[in-house]
Amino acid sequence: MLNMNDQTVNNDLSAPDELLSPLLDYLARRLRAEAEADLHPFGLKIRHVVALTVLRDLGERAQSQMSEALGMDATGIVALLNDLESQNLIERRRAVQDRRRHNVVITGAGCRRLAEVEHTVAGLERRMFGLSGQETTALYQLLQKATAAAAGGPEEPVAGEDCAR
Amino acid sequence: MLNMNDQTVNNDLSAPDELLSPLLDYLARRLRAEAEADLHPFGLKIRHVVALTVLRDLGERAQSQMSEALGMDATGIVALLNDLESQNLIERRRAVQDRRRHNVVITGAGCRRLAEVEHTVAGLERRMFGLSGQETTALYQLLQKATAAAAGGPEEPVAGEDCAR
DNA sequence: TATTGTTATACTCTATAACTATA
DNA sequence: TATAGTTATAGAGTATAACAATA
Repeated sequence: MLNMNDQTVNNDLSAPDELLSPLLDYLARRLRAEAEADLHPFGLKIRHVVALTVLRDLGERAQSQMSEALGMDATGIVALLNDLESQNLIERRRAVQDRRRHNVVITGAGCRRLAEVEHTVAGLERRMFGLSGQETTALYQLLQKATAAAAGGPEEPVAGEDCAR
Repeated sequence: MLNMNDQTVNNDLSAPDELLSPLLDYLARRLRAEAEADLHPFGLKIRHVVALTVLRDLGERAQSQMSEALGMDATGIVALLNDLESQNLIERRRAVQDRRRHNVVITGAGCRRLAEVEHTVAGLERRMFGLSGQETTALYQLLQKATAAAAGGPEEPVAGEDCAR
């Protein structure tokens, strides 16, 4: 039972010198600062991009579900969605099954804006991180696995008016 | 000339679907929130860990250099170092060559505290990200390469009273 | 005059608590 | 009574501007 999972065992006696957190914290901070200039013409910030990405990839979601998916407090979601809705990038719809709920969907304009922004951000990442295509792919896959684990398992996408891609 | 660097060429016509920024933003936000509880007994936050790590790995640094290395405004460094100095984890020393400058070094107590914290953070990362040892190593190396590039080339370490490791 | 570090201040991001409406 | 969303408010985190000491 003890050695079931040998692959994941770290040696706890020596100081771990492969700590991800400092690097993640640094990169995210730098990213937010750098992206601000690039994203300003779009009237968006990184976390708006995160929210739009979730809505495109996962489909229609209640605000409470978005709060969970984004790892943000529900109250922060309100302001975030207000920003996006004022630009018609998302829509809030009263759920008929439960009229307390607002279901949130990305609009066609939101899909288009997101695609534009993604090109901008991809360019920024290339400039900033200087990774090859292979390295970027490898890093993406590892980060996505970590994200899925941190979010407590993968979310299943829901059919919606998908962005034509 | 156009295809010199084929490995790094992305197809700019299709929407890039391997964007790192949303994942980095999400993971860093979750990390800060989760680490708060674990690090509270140490009186530290993630960015303190980042600062201590830089001081241990890079050695003595002026505050202006720390500002650059951490990607933070110089004014933020002051408060950050005040926190650490009040716990005797770092020291500020007037530089004799240029008495305007404060050189910052990590203390023995800082080294010990950092080692303890690193174990705590490593445990948090294992719980949260659920990656194997190999994946963690791979992710670490990619993040470090990206960090070095974002910081504008690797910094050369400076000899100092190194933490006995 | 320019630079290092500091203080005071404001702005942004996120979290806590109280309120509305539905269930 | 409990839940989804909202508002108001406070608390971190970070940046901007003005100041002191030194170059």
